[in-house]
Amino acid sequence: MTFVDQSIKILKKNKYKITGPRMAVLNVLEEAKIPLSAYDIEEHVPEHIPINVVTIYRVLDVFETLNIIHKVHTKEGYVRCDFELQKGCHSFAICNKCGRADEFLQEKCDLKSTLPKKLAYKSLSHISELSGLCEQCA
Amino acid sequence: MTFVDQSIKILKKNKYKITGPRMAVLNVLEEAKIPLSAYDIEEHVPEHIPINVVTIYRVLDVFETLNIIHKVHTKEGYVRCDFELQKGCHSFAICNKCGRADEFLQEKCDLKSTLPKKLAYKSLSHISELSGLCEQCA
DNA sequence: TTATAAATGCAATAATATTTTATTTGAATT
DNA sequence: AATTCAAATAAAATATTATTGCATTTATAA
Ligand SMILES: [Mn+2]
Ligand SMILES: [Mn+2]
Ligand SMILES: [Zn+2]
Ligand SMILES: [Zn+2]
Repeated sequence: MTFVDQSIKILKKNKYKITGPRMAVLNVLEEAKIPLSAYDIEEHVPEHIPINVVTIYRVLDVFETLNIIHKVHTKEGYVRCDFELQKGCHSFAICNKCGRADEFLQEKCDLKSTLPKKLAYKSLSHISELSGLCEQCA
Repeated sequence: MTFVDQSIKILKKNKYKITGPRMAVLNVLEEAKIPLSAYDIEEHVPEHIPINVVTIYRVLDVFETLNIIHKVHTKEGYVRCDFELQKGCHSFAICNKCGRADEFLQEKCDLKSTLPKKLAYKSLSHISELSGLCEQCA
């Protein structure tokens, strides 16, 4: 099942409408090789589909909430989620040279289990992003 | 040894000059309870010490390189480092309500050791930030 | 004290993100 | 097929964060 089809399924399940802007953003992110900003996405949407950047931000918000996409904070950009399951912690390895962001799962993640208790923090979410050089760029 | 004194020592050891703007930023961050943006810092500097925000960005760059401060990506703000040693991984727990960012050390951190190898990534640095509610706000 | 690399100031601009209000539309219901 | 309305979008303004290039100043060492 493609990323777009999977995303449509999740949107419907959660009572979100399938709209032009949402489809446009999904199609752009399906193909993207590196994290894209809202403005990058605006540029990648076909010209015959006009789309407002504020709308893109709102679409991205919904997609993030549904874990269809993730924000890569190190790059201020957005990427599709490469994993269907919500098991484990979705983390990123980012190449400083070519810009790619590879998602990987952390099965046992300190941040989710032991650490919040030690810190007396009620954990809601967290981000783990590693920067370095990918195999091709190393 | 205070944060400011420690920072001066590190600056000198690395052949950076001790300047007005650098001292001003150090003094602001020494007192700050939550992550501050460059513009926040500008506002906190005493009025009789004029300081350009571009300079603040440049000062912050140097401080980050020297690990005197860290950027909290979840908040787009900067905080002083609370640990002297560069041992372990410096991570943050951030309160969504009051905004405080508590630094903690991860002694054995998956991101630094095993995972980059599995991913064929040459790891240079990484960020770990947990969001939630602190003890007071929970 | 003087020389000089380092640091800063200034002006312009870029990049990312949010708020508010008015209007449009997807899709469920009739 | 038409109706209905919450949900979604557009538009305009504004806010926030960050960078670049070039002229000038300054902290420190010699
Ligand atoms: Mn994911
Ligand atoms: Mn630290
Ligand atoms: Zn690469
Ligand atoms: Zn709190």
